[in-house]
Amino acid sequence: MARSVGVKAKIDRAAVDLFAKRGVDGVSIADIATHARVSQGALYRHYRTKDEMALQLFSEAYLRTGGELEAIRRGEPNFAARLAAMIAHFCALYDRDPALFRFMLIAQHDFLPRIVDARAAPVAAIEAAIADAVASKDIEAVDTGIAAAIVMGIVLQTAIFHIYGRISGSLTARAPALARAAIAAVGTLARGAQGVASSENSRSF
Amino acid sequence: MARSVGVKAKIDRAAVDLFAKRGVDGVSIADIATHARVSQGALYRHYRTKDEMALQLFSEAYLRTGGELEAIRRGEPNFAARLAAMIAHFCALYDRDPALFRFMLIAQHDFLPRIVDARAAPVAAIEAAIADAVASKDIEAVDTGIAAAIVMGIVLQTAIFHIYGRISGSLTARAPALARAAIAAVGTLARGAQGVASSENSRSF
DNA sequence: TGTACATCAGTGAACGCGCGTTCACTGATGTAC
DNA sequence: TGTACATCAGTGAACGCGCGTTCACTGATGTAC
Repeated sequence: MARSVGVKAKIDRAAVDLFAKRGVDGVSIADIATHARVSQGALYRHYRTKDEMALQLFSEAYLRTGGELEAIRRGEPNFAARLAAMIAHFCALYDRDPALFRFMLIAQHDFLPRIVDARAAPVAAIEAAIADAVASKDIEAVDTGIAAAIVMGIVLQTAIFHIYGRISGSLTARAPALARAAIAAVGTLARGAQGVASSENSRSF
Repeated sequence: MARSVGVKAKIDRAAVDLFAKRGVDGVSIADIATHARVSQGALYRHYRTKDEMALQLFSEAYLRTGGELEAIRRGEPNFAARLAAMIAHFCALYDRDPALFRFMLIAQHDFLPRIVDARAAPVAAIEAAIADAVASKDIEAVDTGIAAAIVMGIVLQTAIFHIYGRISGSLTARAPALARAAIAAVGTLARGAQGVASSENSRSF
Protein backbone atom coordinates (compact mmCIF):
# COMPACT_ATOMS: atom_id res chain seq x y z
CA MET A 1 0.00 0.00 0.00
CA ALA A 2 2.04 2.97 -1.23
CA ARG A 3 1.24 6.67 -1.01
CA SER A 4 -1.79 6.31 1.19
CA VAL A 5 -2.50 9.77 2.45
CA GLY A 6 -1.65 10.91 5.93
CA VAL A 7 0.89 8.30 6.90
CA LYS A 8 3.33 10.94 8.11
CA ALA A 9 0.54 12.62 10.05
CA LYS A 10 -0.32 9.30 11.70
CA ILE A 11 3.32 8.70 12.57
CA ASP A 12 3.71 12.21 14.02
CA ARG A 13 0.54 11.89 16.04
CA ALA A 14 1.51 8.50 17.45
CA ALA A 15 5.02 9.73 18.26
CA VAL A 16 3.82 12.84 20.08
CA ASP A 17 1.19 10.91 22.05
CA LEU A 18 3.67 8.24 23.13
CA PHE A 19 6.53 10.68 23.80
CA ALA A 20 4.17 12.73 25.97
CA LYS A 21 3.24 9.66 28.02
CA ARG A 22 6.57 7.92 28.40
CA GLY A 23 9.29 10.27 27.21
CA VAL A 24 11.33 9.91 24.04
CA ASP A 25 13.63 7.25 25.46
CA GLY A 26 10.70 5.31 26.86
CA VAL A 27 9.22 4.78 23.41
CA SER A 28 10.64 2.46 20.76
CA ILE A 29 10.35 2.76 17.00
CA ALA A 30 8.29 -0.42 17.15
CA ASP A 31 5.89 1.26 19.61
CA ILE A 32 5.36 4.21 17.29
CA ALA A 33 4.90 2.02 14.23
CA THR A 34 2.36 -0.13 16.04
CA HIS A 35 0.39 2.88 17.28
CA ALA A 36 0.45 4.52 13.85
CA ARG A 37 -0.43 1.18 12.21
CA VAL A 38 2.49 1.30 9.80
CA SER A 39 5.69 -0.70 9.49
CA GLN A 40 8.86 0.37 11.27
CA GLY A 41 10.53 1.03 7.96
CA ALA A 42 7.87 3.58 7.06
CA LEU A 43 9.25 5.95 9.70
CA TYR A 44 12.52 6.11 7.79
CA ARG A 45 10.76 7.44 4.68
CA HIS A 46 10.05 10.60 6.67
CA TYR A 47 12.91 10.87 9.16
CA ARG A 48 16.54 9.84 8.94
CA THR A 49 16.76 8.73 12.58
CA LYS A 50 14.58 8.50 15.67
CA ASP A 51 16.49 11.40 17.20
CA GLU A 52 15.87 13.58 14.14
CA MET A 53 12.17 12.76 14.34
CA ALA A 54 11.89 13.77 17.99
CA LEU A 55 13.99 16.90 17.49
CA GLN A 56 11.95 17.97 14.48
CA LEU A 57 8.61 17.40 16.21
CA PHE A 58 9.84 19.38 19.22
CA SER A 59 11.46 22.10 17.20
CA GLU A 60 8.45 22.76 14.98
CA ALA A 61 6.03 22.98 17.89
CA TYR A 62 8.42 25.08 19.95
CA LEU A 63 9.30 27.59 17.25
CA ARG A 64 5.71 27.82 16.00
CA THR A 65 4.67 28.72 19.54
CA GLY A 66 7.45 31.28 19.72
CA GLY A 67 6.27 32.84 16.45
CA GLU A 68 2.70 33.04 17.67
CA LEU A 69 3.76 34.76 20.88
CA GLU A 70 5.91 37.20 18.95
CA ALA A 71 2.91 38.02 16.74
CA ILE A 72 0.89 38.71 19.87
CA ARG A 73 3.62 40.98 21.17
CA ARG A 74 3.54 43.00 17.99
CA GLY A 75 -0.27 43.02 17.84
CA GLU A 76 -1.21 44.11 21.35
CA PRO A 77 -0.99 47.73 22.45
CA ASN A 78 0.54 47.54 25.94
CA PHE A 79 2.18 45.31 28.50
CA ALA A 80 -0.93 44.15 30.33
CA ALA A 81 -2.72 43.28 27.10
CA ARG A 82 0.33 41.51 25.68
CA LEU A 83 0.90 39.41 28.76
CA ALA A 84 -2.79 38.52 29.07
CA ALA A 85 -2.98 37.52 25.40
CA MET A 86 0.25 35.52 25.58
CA ILE A 87 -0.88 33.62 28.65
CA ALA A 88 -4.31 33.01 27.14
CA HIS A 89 -2.55 31.68 24.05
CA PHE A 90 -0.43 29.27 26.10
CA CYS A 91 -3.56 28.02 27.82
CA ALA A 92 -5.37 27.58 24.50
CA LEU A 93 -2.45 25.59 23.11
CA TYR A 94 -2.55 23.34 26.14
CA ASP A 95 -6.30 22.85 25.94
CA ARG A 96 -6.18 22.14 22.19
CA ASP A 97 -3.41 19.52 22.39
CA PRO A 98 -2.33 18.55 25.90
CA ALA A 99 -0.13 15.72 24.60
CA LEU A 100 1.88 18.09 22.41
CA PHE A 101 2.24 20.55 25.28
CA ARG A 102 3.31 17.82 27.66
CA PHE A 103 5.80 16.52 25.09
CA MET A 104 7.31 19.99 24.89
CA LEU A 105 7.48 20.31 28.67
CA ILE A 106 9.14 17.00 29.39
CA ALA A 107 11.42 16.92 26.32
CA GLN A 108 12.62 20.51 26.59
CA HIS A 109 15.80 19.59 28.42
CA ASP A 110 16.74 17.08 25.73
CA PHE A 111 16.27 19.43 22.80
CA LEU A 112 16.50 23.07 23.90
CA PRO A 113 20.31 23.06 23.74
CA ARG A 114 20.03 22.12 20.06
CA ILE A 115 17.49 24.77 19.05
CA VAL A 116 19.48 27.00 16.75
CA ASP A 117 17.42 30.16 16.58
CA ALA A 118 17.05 31.13 20.21
CA ARG A 119 15.46 34.44 19.18
CA ALA A 120 12.40 32.55 17.91
CA ALA A 121 11.78 30.83 21.26
CA PRO A 122 8.65 31.51 23.32
CA VAL A 123 10.77 32.87 26.14
CA ALA A 124 12.32 35.40 23.76
CA ALA A 125 8.90 36.89 22.98
CA ILE A 126 8.06 37.17 26.66
CA GLU A 127 11.40 38.68 27.56
CA ALA A 128 11.02 41.15 24.68
CA ALA A 129 7.57 42.13 25.91
CA ILE A 130 9.02 42.84 29.33
CA ALA A 131 11.89 44.84 27.88
CA ASP A 132 9.33 46.80 25.81
CA ALA A 133 7.33 47.55 28.93
CA VAL A 134 10.39 48.84 30.73
CA ALA A 135 11.45 50.94 27.74
CA SER A 136 7.97 52.48 27.35
CA LYS A 137 7.69 53.01 31.13
CA ASP A 138 4.67 50.68 31.32
CA ILE A 139 6.54 49.16 34.26
CA GLU A 140 9.55 50.16 36.29
CA ALA A 141 12.95 48.65 35.56
CA VAL A 142 13.22 44.93 36.27
CA ASP A 143 15.65 42.15 35.56
CA THR A 144 14.06 40.79 32.39
CA GLY A 145 15.48 37.31 32.99
CA ILE A 146 13.85 36.97 36.40
CA ALA A 147 10.64 38.57 35.21
CA ALA A 148 10.41 36.20 32.23
CA ALA A 149 11.10 33.23 34.51
CA ILE A 150 8.26 34.28 36.78
CA VAL A 151 5.79 34.67 33.94
CA MET A 152 6.73 31.39 32.29
CA GLY A 153 6.88 29.58 35.61
CA ILE A 154 3.37 30.64 36.54
CA VAL A 155 1.95 29.35 33.27
CA LEU A 156 4.05 26.21 32.77
CA GLN A 157 3.80 24.93 36.32
CA THR A 158 0.05 25.35 36.15
CA ALA A 159 0.08 23.20 33.01
CA ILE A 160 2.25 20.61 34.78
CA PHE A 161 -0.17 20.53 37.70
CA HIS A 162 -2.98 19.99 35.25
CA ILE A 163 -1.11 17.08 33.67
CA TYR A 164 -0.67 15.51 37.11
CA GLY A 165 -4.34 15.99 37.94
CA ARG A 166 -3.75 18.61 40.66
CA ILE A 167 -5.86 21.04 38.66
CA SER A 168 -8.83 20.13 36.49
CA GLY A 169 -10.96 21.84 33.87
CA SER A 170 -9.81 24.02 31.02
CA LEU A 171 -6.69 26.12 31.42
CA THR A 172 -8.18 28.81 29.21
CA ALA A 173 -10.69 29.47 31.97
CA ARG A 174 -7.75 30.08 34.31
CA ALA A 175 -5.92 32.36 31.93
CA PRO A 176 -7.26 35.69 33.27
CA ALA A 177 -6.36 34.74 36.84
CA LEU A 178 -2.88 33.63 35.77
CA ALA A 179 -2.39 36.86 33.83
CA ARG A 180 -3.36 38.94 36.87
CA ALA A 181 -0.98 36.92 39.01
CA ALA A 182 1.84 37.33 36.51
CA ILE A 183 1.37 41.07 36.18
CA ALA A 184 1.24 41.48 39.94
CA ALA A 185 4.35 39.38 40.41
CA VAL A 186 6.34 41.31 37.81
CA GLY A 187 5.05 44.58 39.25
CA THR A 188 6.25 43.58 42.69
CA LEU A 189 9.67 42.82 41.23
CA ALA A 190 9.86 46.37 39.94
CA ARG A 191 8.66 47.86 43.19
CA GLY A 192 11.12 45.67 45.07
CA ALA A 193 13.95 46.87 42.87
CA GLN A 194 13.23 50.43 43.94
CA GLY A 195 12.05 50.11 47.51
CA VAL A 196 14.13 47.39 49.11
CA ALA A 197 17.76 48.34 49.32
CA SER A 198 19.15 45.05 50.61
CA SER A 199 17.62 42.98 47.82
CA GLU A 200 18.75 45.55 45.29
CA ASN A 201 22.33 45.11 46.41
CA SER A 202 22.15 41.39 45.73
CA ARG A 203 21.65 42.17 42.06
CA SER A 204 25.32 42.89 41.56
CA PHE A 205 26.64 39.64 43.07
CA MET B 1 40.38 -3.59 46.95
CA ALA B 2 37.39 -4.40 49.12
CA ARG B 3 35.57 -2.16 51.62
CA SER B 4 37.34 1.01 50.69
CA VAL B 5 35.30 3.77 52.24
CA GLY B 6 32.95 5.96 50.29
CA VAL B 7 32.48 3.88 47.18
CA LYS B 8 28.71 4.25 47.35
CA ALA B 9 29.12 7.99 47.89
CA LYS B 10 31.37 8.18 44.82
CA ILE B 11 28.85 6.23 42.74
CA ASP B 12 25.94 8.40 43.91
CA ARG B 13 27.85 11.59 43.18
CA ALA B 14 28.88 10.45 39.71
CA ALA B 15 25.34 9.29 38.92
CA VAL B 16 23.72 12.54 40.01
CA ASP B 17 26.26 14.65 38.13
CA LEU B 18 25.85 12.69 34.92
CA PHE B 19 22.06 12.34 35.21
CA ALA B 20 21.84 16.11 35.69
CA LYS B 21 23.86 16.72 32.53
CA ARG B 22 22.45 14.12 30.17
CA GLY B 23 19.35 12.64 31.75
CA VAL B 24 19.03 9.14 33.17
CA ASP B 25 18.63 7.48 29.78
CA GLY B 26 21.56 9.41 28.37
CA VAL B 27 23.95 7.89 30.88
CA SER B 28 25.17 4.28 30.83
CA ILE B 29 26.27 2.15 33.75
CA ALA B 30 29.72 2.20 32.17
CA ASP B 31 29.69 6.02 32.23
CA ILE B 32 28.85 6.10 35.92
CA ALA B 33 31.44 3.47 36.78
CA THR B 34 34.13 5.33 34.83
CA HIS B 35 33.28 8.65 36.50
CA ALA B 36 33.20 7.09 39.95
CA ARG B 37 36.43 5.18 39.19
CA VAL B 38 34.94 1.82 40.13
CA SER B 39 33.96 -1.24 38.12
CA GLN B 40 30.51 -1.65 36.66
CA GLY B 41 29.85 -4.58 38.94
CA ALA B 42 30.41 -2.39 41.98
CA LEU B 43 27.16 -0.54 41.27
CA TYR B 44 25.27 -3.79 41.77
CA ARG B 45 26.58 -4.14 45.31
CA HIS B 46 24.53 -1.06 46.19
CA TYR B 47 21.56 -1.12 43.80
CA ARG B 48 19.67 -4.00 42.23
CA THR B 49 19.20 -2.23 38.88
CA LYS B 50 20.00 1.07 37.19
CA ASP B 51 16.35 2.07 37.45
CA GLU B 52 16.30 1.39 41.18
CA MET B 53 19.43 3.52 41.59
CA ALA B 54 17.93 6.50 39.76
CA LEU B 55 14.58 6.18 41.53
CA GLN B 56 16.25 5.94 44.93
CA LEU B 57 18.51 8.95 44.31
CA PHE B 58 15.53 10.96 43.14
CA SER B 59 13.21 9.77 45.85
CA GLU B 60 15.60 10.51 48.69
CA ALA B 61 16.38 14.03 47.51
CA TYR B 62 12.75 14.75 46.74
CA LEU B 63 11.30 13.51 50.00
CA ARG B 64 14.08 15.04 52.06
CA THR B 65 13.27 18.39 50.48
CA GLY B 66 9.59 17.84 51.22
CA GLY B 67 10.39 17.12 54.84
CA GLU B 68 12.49 20.25 55.16
CA LEU B 69 9.73 22.41 53.70
CA GLU B 70 7.20 20.82 56.03
CA ALA B 71 9.47 21.62 58.98
CA ILE B 72 9.60 25.23 57.81
CA ARG B 73 5.82 25.31 57.58
CA ARG B 74 5.53 24.15 61.16
CA GLY B 75 8.28 26.46 62.37
CA GLU B 76 7.29 29.80 60.89
CA PRO B 77 4.53 31.92 62.41
CA ASN B 78 2.53 33.13 59.38
CA PHE B 79 2.02 32.82 55.67
CA ALA B 80 4.47 35.49 54.50
CA ALA B 81 7.23 34.13 56.75
CA ARG B 82 6.56 30.55 55.72
CA LEU B 83 6.60 31.31 52.02
CA ALA B 84 9.72 33.44 52.28
CA ALA B 85 11.54 30.76 54.27
CA MET B 86 10.43 27.99 51.91
CA ILE B 87 11.55 29.89 48.85
CA ALA B 88 14.84 30.80 50.49
CA HIS B 89 15.30 27.13 51.31
CA PHE B 90 14.71 26.10 47.68
CA CYS B 91 17.25 28.67 46.56
CA ALA B 92 19.78 27.47 49.13
CA LEU B 93 19.34 23.86 47.97
CA TYR B 94 19.95 24.95 44.40
CA ASP B 95 23.02 26.98 45.30
CA ARG B 96 24.44 24.17 47.44
CA ASP B 97 24.06 21.44 44.82
CA PRO B 98 22.90 22.63 41.40
CA ALA B 99 23.46 19.20 39.85
CA LEU B 100 21.14 17.51 42.34
CA PHE B 101 18.51 20.20 41.82
CA ARG B 102 18.77 19.91 38.06
CA PHE B 103 18.54 16.12 38.31
CA MET B 104 15.31 16.50 40.27
CA LEU B 105 13.91 18.99 37.78
CA ILE B 106 14.60 17.00 34.64
CA ALA B 107 13.88 13.55 36.07
CA GLN B 108 10.68 14.48 37.88
CA HIS B 109 8.43 13.28 35.08
CA ASP B 110 10.12 9.88 35.06
CA PHE B 111 9.81 9.27 38.78
CA LEU B 112 7.04 11.37 40.32
CA PRO B 113 4.35 8.85 39.33
CA ARG B 114 6.20 6.25 41.38
CA ILE B 115 6.65 8.31 44.54
CA VAL B 116 4.49 6.51 47.03
CA ASP B 117 4.03 9.04 49.81
CA ALA B 118 2.62 12.05 47.99
CA ARG B 119 2.00 13.78 51.33
CA ALA B 120 5.74 14.09 51.88
CA ALA B 121 6.31 15.92 48.60
CA PRO B 122 7.55 19.52 48.49
CA VAL B 123 4.36 20.60 46.77
CA ALA B 124 2.32 19.15 49.64
CA ALA B 125 4.06 21.43 52.15
CA ILE B 126 3.44 24.48 49.97
CA GLU B 127 -0.17 23.60 49.36
CA ALA B 128 -0.63 23.00 53.09
CA ALA B 129 0.88 26.40 53.88
CA ILE B 130 -1.59 28.02 51.51
CA ALA B 131 -4.50 26.10 53.00
CA ASP B 132 -3.30 27.20 56.46
CA ALA B 133 -3.23 30.81 55.35
CA VAL B 134 -6.77 30.60 54.04
CA ALA B 135 -7.99 28.88 57.20
CA SER B 136 -6.33 31.45 59.44
CA LYS B 137 -7.55 34.34 57.24
CA ASP B 138 -3.96 35.36 56.46
CA ILE B 139 -5.19 35.46 52.88
CA GLU B 140 -8.61 35.29 51.24
CA ALA B 141 -9.91 32.04 49.76
CA VAL B 142 -7.94 30.76 46.77
CA ASP B 143 -7.74 27.59 44.76
CA THR B 144 -4.83 25.95 46.58
CA GLY B 145 -3.82 23.98 43.49
CA ILE B 146 -3.42 27.08 41.34
CA ALA B 147 -1.76 29.00 44.15
CA ALA B 148 0.75 26.20 44.76
CA ALA B 149 1.47 26.00 41.02
CA ILE B 150 2.20 29.71 40.93
CA VAL B 151 4.56 29.58 43.89
CA MET B 152 6.44 26.53 42.65
CA GLY B 153 6.49 27.84 39.09
CA ILE B 154 8.10 31.09 40.14
CA VAL B 155 10.87 29.30 42.00
CA LEU B 156 11.48 26.34 39.72
CA GLN B 157 11.43 28.25 36.45
CA THR B 158 13.93 30.68 37.93
CA ALA B 159 16.16 27.71 38.73
CA ILE B 160 15.73 26.40 35.16
CA PHE B 161 16.67 29.78 33.75
CA HIS B 162 19.75 29.73 35.95
CA ILE B 163 20.67 26.29 34.60
CA TYR B 164 20.37 27.59 31.04
CA GLY B 165 22.47 30.64 31.84
CA ARG B 166 19.61 33.14 31.46
CA ILE B 167 20.18 34.20 35.05
CA SER B 168 23.51 34.28 36.85
CA GLY B 169 24.73 34.64 40.41
CA SER B 170 23.37 32.97 43.52
CA LEU B 171 19.68 32.17 43.70
CA THR B 172 19.70 32.83 47.43
CA ALA B 173 20.30 36.48 46.62
CA ARG B 174 17.12 36.40 44.54
CA ALA B 175 15.03 34.65 47.18
CA PRO B 176 13.53 37.80 48.79
CA ALA B 177 12.44 39.14 45.39
CA LEU B 178 10.95 35.79 44.44
CA ALA B 179 9.12 35.58 47.74
CA ARG B 180 7.63 39.05 47.25
CA ALA B 181 6.56 38.10 43.74
CA ALA B 182 5.00 34.85 44.94
CA ILE B 183 3.08 36.53 47.76
CA ALA B 184 1.84 39.24 45.41
CA ALA B 185 0.77 36.68 42.82
CA VAL B 186 -1.12 34.56 45.34
CA GLY B 187 -2.66 37.68 46.83
CA THR B 188 -3.90 38.79 43.42
CA LEU B 189 -5.46 35.37 42.95
CA ALA B 190 -7.46 35.91 46.11
CA ARG B 191 -8.44 39.44 45.17
CA GLY B 192 -9.37 38.19 41.70
CA ALA B 193 -11.58 35.55 43.19
CA GLN B 194 -13.56 38.23 44.99
CA GLY B 195 -13.48 41.22 42.69
CA VAL B 196 -13.69 39.90 39.15
CA ALA B 197 -17.01 38.23 38.48
CA SER B 198 -16.28 36.85 35.04
CA SER B 199 -13.13 35.07 36.08
CA GLU B 200 -14.87 33.72 39.16
CA ASN B 201 -17.49 32.07 36.99
CA SER B 202 -14.81 30.19 35.09
CA ARG B 203 -13.89 28.44 38.32
CA SER B 204 -16.89 26.13 38.08
CA PHE B 205 -16.16 24.85 34.56
C1' DT C 1 -7.85 5.11 -24.37
C1' DG C 2 -4.28 1.62 -23.76
C1' DT C 3 0.51 0.12 -22.89
C1' DA C 4 5.16 0.44 -21.01
C1' DC C 5 7.95 2.33 -17.82
C1' DA C 6 9.81 5.09 -13.88
C1' DT C 7 9.17 6.48 -9.31
C1' DC C 8 8.96 5.99 -4.59
C1' DA C 9 6.15 5.36 -0.13
C1' DG C 10 5.53 1.53 2.48
C1' DT C 11 6.82 -3.44 3.96
C1' DG C 12 8.85 -6.72 7.03
C1' DA C 13 12.57 -9.52 7.95
C1' DA C 14 17.26 -9.37 9.32
C1' DC C 15 21.24 -7.31 11.36
C1' DG C 16 24.37 -5.81 14.80
C1' DC C 17 25.67 -3.07 18.51
C1' DG C 18 25.25 -0.77 22.89
C1' DC C 19 24.06 -1.39 27.32
C1' DG C 20 22.22 -3.49 31.55
C1' DT C 21 23.08 -7.41 34.08
C1' DT C 22 25.46 -11.65 35.72
C1' DC C 23 28.97 -14.33 37.87
C1' DA C 24 33.20 -16.65 39.13
C1' DC C 25 36.95 -14.77 41.31
C1' DT C 26 39.98 -11.66 44.43
C1' DG C 27 41.63 -10.02 48.57
C1' DA C 28 40.98 -6.95 52.51
C1' DT C 29 38.73 -7.02 56.99
C1' DG C 30 36.71 -8.99 61.14
C1' DT C 31 36.47 -12.71 64.38
C1' DA C 32 37.11 -17.09 66.91
C1' DC C 33 40.35 -19.67 69.42
C1' DT D 1 49.86 -12.34 69.55
C1' DG D 2 49.37 -15.65 65.80
C1' DT D 3 46.61 -18.71 62.79
C1' DA D 4 42.55 -20.28 60.29
C1' DC D 5 38.42 -19.17 58.50
C1' DA D 6 34.18 -16.65 56.99
C1' DT D 7 32.42 -12.68 54.91
C1' DC D 8 31.50 -9.65 51.35
C1' DA D 9 32.61 -5.25 48.64
C1' DG D 10 34.74 -4.75 44.49
C1' DT D 11 36.49 -6.70 39.86
C1' DG D 12 36.24 -7.36 34.97
C1' DA D 13 35.06 -10.30 31.43
C1' DA D 14 31.19 -12.30 29.22
C1' DC D 15 26.44 -12.61 27.97
C1' DG D 16 22.25 -11.72 25.66
C1' DC D 17 18.51 -8.97 24.44
C1' DG D 18 16.10 -4.90 22.99
C1' DC D 19 16.07 -1.53 19.83
C1' DG D 20 17.47 1.52 16.04
C1' DT D 21 18.59 0.98 11.45
C1' DT D 22 19.09 -1.24 6.85
C1' DC D 23 17.66 -3.17 2.57
C1' DA D 24 15.72 -5.99 -1.06
C1' DC D 25 11.22 -6.16 -2.45
C1' DT D 26 6.18 -4.73 -3.53
C1' DG D 27 2.75 -2.41 -5.87
C1' DA D 28 0.12 1.87 -6.38
C1' DT D 29 0.44 6.18 -8.91
C1' DG D 30 1.93 9.37 -12.49
C1' DT D 31 3.51 10.10 -17.09
C1' DA D 32 5.09 9.52 -21.94
C1' DC D 33 3.65 8.09 -26.32
